[in-house]
Amino acid sequence: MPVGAAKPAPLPSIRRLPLYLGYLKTLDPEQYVSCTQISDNLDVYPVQARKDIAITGVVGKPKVGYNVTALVDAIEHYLGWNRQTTAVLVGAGNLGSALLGYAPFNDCGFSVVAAVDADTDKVGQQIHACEVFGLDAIEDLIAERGISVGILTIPGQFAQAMADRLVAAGVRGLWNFTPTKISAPDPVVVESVQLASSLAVLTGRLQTAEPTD
Amino acid sequence: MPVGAAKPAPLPSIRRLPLYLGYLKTLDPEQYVSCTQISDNLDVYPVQARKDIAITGVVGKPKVGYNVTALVDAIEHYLGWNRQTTAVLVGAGNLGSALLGYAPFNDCGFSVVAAVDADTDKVGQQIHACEVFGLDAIEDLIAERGISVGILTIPGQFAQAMADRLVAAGVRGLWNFTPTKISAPDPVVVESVQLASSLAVLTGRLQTAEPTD
DNA sequence: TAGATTGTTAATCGATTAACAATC
DNA sequence: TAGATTGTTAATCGATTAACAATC
Repeated sequence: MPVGAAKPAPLPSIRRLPLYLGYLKTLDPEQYVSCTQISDNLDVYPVQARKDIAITGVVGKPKVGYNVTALVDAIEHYLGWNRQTTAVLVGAGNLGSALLGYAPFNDCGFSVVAAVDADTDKVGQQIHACEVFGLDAIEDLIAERGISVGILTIPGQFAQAMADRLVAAGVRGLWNFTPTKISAPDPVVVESVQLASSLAVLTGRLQTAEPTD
Repeated sequence: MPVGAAKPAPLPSIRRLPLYLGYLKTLDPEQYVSCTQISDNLDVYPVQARKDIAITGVVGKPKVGYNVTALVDAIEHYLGWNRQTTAVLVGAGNLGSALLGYAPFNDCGFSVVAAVDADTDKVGQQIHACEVFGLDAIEDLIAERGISVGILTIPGQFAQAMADRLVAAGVRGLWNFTPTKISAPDPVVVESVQLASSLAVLTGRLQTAEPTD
């Protein structure tokens, strides 16, 4: 490891940052907020909030807390939410179309600037003000619009091949909504949303929380 | 803790079960499969697969492995995916509509039998073969159709109040797609899908994986 | 000053991984 | 029998929680 290379932040901490952000946005930006206060409003211990916040590099004042604006800025800067991240959506089906119109992305600097789909009937259509292109257009779109993220909302069996194609075309990150595990060469970031895993937790617990048995 | 009460299974293990299921479905159901084989095809260590599988109660044969059919059955039984779980969707907006037509639910015994929405224009419509009712109908729908799960795809500020209402009406589980943290009284299961957390991991890592730092 | 809060170091807890005996 | 694999106990690792000194 190169000298001075910081230890990567724990994933659970990164996952909690948007939670803090949501709470902070309800506060007066000129005021100060303490971890005790955060703890009272969210379901975390004060120490945990303090450690999570520390990874953004912001420093607080003992007895006072953190300036709300400074804290919001630090978190957004750490997550890259203060600048635009552009994405291409691959697979404008059911789930894909929903993501095209997903309003909360606006607060994350995340914008889906183009969609592609194998279905030629969809090509040329506008879905939530986003134009749908054919699969052929992928490489040009990524190059010309400087797209850095590919969103995979296609059937699982095509996921890895499409991931490879997107990486070859220059994306630096993949957001995978398919049930398939995706791999990509080293600097490329892969993040997966596994709906089936979430459903498994829900129904699995329902089983054990059963009134009888 | 009551005598004989099993220690609850680790959440990460439960989350991995659908991954195994996906791979097992590609195999000949009459054959045997070993954890080595699973390990070669998925991104897990053999021991981890063995421990995960053990929570379902299935027993394997040394030197041989697990019968594929028996293993599939054990996992599906453990998750409750071999029987129907019925759900009502609250909020037939962008994301909600997508979930109504989400095909993979068919393999999980999960079916959304009704939707409700505050928008009276949507009431009476069919979305992906699912009828949309007014909010007034919630209690009757849950009681008459024996619905056990409520899916929250409404704006975050209404989430907790709606959760309380659904629990009062008799649901035993909540699947929360809002950015808000939901609480519910004890036997009720709450599982949340935090899209913002996933996006935070993606963009956060893109920041640190930056070509220049 | 006294006390609340930050930042950090140590202890605990849970999950992953390793080691190994039992088995077919 | 020999060897691959299961099932289980022990070691490691990382995240959470507790303890406490520093600070305004």
